Amino acid sequence: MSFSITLPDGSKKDFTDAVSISDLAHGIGTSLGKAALGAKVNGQIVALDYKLSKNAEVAIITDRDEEGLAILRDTVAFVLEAVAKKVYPEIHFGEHGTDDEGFYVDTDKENQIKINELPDLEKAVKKVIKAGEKIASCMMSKDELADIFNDDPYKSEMLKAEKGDQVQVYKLGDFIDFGFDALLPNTGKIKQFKLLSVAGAYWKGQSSNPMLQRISGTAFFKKADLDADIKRREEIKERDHRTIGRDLDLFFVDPKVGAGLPYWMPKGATIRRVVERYIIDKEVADGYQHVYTPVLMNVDAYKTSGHWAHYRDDMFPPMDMGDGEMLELRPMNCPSHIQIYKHHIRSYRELPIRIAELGMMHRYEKSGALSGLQRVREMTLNDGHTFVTLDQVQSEFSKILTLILDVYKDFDITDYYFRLSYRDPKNTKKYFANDEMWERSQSMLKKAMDDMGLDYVEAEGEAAFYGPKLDIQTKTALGADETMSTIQLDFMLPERFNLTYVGQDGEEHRPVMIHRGIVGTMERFIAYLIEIYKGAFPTWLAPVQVEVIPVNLDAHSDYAKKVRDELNKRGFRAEADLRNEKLGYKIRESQTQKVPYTLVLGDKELKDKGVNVRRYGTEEEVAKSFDEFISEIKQDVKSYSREE
RNA sequence: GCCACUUUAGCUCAGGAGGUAGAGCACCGCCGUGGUAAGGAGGAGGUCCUCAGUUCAAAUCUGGGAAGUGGCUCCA
Repeated sequence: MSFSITLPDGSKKDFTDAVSISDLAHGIGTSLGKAALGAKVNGQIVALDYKLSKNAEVAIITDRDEEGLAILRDTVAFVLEAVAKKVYPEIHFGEHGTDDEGFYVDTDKENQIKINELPDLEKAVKKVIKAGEKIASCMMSKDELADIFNDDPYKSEMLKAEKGDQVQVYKLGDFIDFGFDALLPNTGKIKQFKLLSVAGAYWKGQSSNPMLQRISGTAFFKKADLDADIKRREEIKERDHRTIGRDLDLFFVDPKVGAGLPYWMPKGATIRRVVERYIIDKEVADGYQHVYTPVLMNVDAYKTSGHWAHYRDDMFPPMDMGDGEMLELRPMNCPSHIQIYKHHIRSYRELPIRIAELGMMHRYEKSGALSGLQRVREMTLNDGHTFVTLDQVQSEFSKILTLILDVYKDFDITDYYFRLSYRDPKNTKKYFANDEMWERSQSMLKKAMDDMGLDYVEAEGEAAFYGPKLDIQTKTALGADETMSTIQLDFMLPERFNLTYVGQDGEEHRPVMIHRGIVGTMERFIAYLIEIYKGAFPTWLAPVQVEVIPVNLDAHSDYAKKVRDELNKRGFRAEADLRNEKLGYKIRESQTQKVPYTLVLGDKELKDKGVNVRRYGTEEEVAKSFDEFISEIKQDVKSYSREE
């Protein structure tokens, strides 16, 4: 027997006998041998004791590789299981796994694990780590394992899902488990770990299944990395829009007056107003006609649209008006805009017709889903519907996408990706039944993206029930994926509402409807802006753009008021801090409130008719004439958030 | 909606072996008149989330409910 191993640098090593990953690594170099944690063999992750016996491409994994971290985290998860089994003999385990954040183990036992039991579990794991116990691996037959796990419903089910007849298992003392790619050979190799939380998670991720307890934690090779990660988690909290929203007095949600119903304080309202005016101007310039339509609508419209059948549980219950009329708080604006379209007979000459509105709508989101401004029960959507002929779909699509990307530049939004959201072919029940329509519209979307040369991911099961869509996905401070913008093709509603236009041939034709949102809902968008700017809004959006501070109240208040008034007269948002406090106190507050410009006015400025400017985030003081300052801030506002 | 945790002053939080509570910041007036991140001493402020139960007595113990947080599920 002879075979050769190809290493990442292209070099080859020949062997006549089977060789373990560990020996291979030692053979390459002593330090690599020590650092080796596992290997990738033809792309598959294996443990150190894996025996190579045929030609293969092998890359040794060390703590510098992402896969190394996954091996470490899997090992901690495994040791945690072994320890938990000792502490709670009746415990069962569900799924376990690792991700960017760390690792998790799903558990099930009579009495749920409480958060205050975590420190004891952590201590017990540390003890095992210190003892440096051996983690053994071997192959076992499914039958043998089925006997071992016969009283464990979760493991039995997972075992069935394993491929092949032989399953790789790991052992620590009496404890045995499977489903790991590779583990470290000894508990002593675990360096830094921390248990973070216990939370609920449905077995196999389905809400109809029992709920298990998920213990989450994280692990690193170096203490500095763990410390940095803990610090990162704290910083994320500081960037959370709810924290900043409170500190800067932007908005609040008071459960006593209504969960999920936000109140916009003057400063938050200012930001929102600037965004609303901006987006309306932008859309009007792009050919949209802005309208106002009522938040109440006869429930029949939602029965026609199909929303009632699909989403009734997430809608507010209809109001019975007593005379047979049932009014519904609208959960979306499409049927309203359809009414606008239907109000006249439409000619092909008019198309595309673009209707837009900042439409307020209500959705009865489940209480557990509500979160600050990110998930609410009343929201205002930057909504728009364009009605086009079949021939116009692609050009309209790219026109909308161009607008979106232009808007992103103005807000300096750079961290996003495109997702083509298709229906789930296995679950067609949820979707409008018309295979040909789905095939056609999905390929139209794909072609439009390809023609524009844009990268995207394709996701089945993410479509709207009436059609496929392009979603533009961003991330919140806490790392959750969320849809910022969307373009949706809809062949269904025009059918349901019998929308028509008169063509050149004098006959009636069916238009295609495109639903689109540029910045999504005001609530979610402003939550997003708070997080990307960390509360330090660029000047054009800042609720207070200029804070004017007199050095001495008696001597300089009049001048401060005059400067403030002059700024306000020119359309800037300026405030004068005339409270009876020390200068340092006011400067501090101006900084913690993240005001872009702080002007200090004293004897010098009064004499020169000038201002002393401190830009947020700097410690420089710059003396300027009033006119110089005006042209600086004017330029600043005009540039939006663009980095130029 | 499900699992865990939490809910005390406007905010952030202490405390409470059952006898109706405290700090810092914020707020109000007083003294201080200051040049770039907190001047000083004081005052006011509470349905201890809510509804029941146990008790002479409940903010504290028990149970139901609501909301918040972290997850899970969902998100037109």
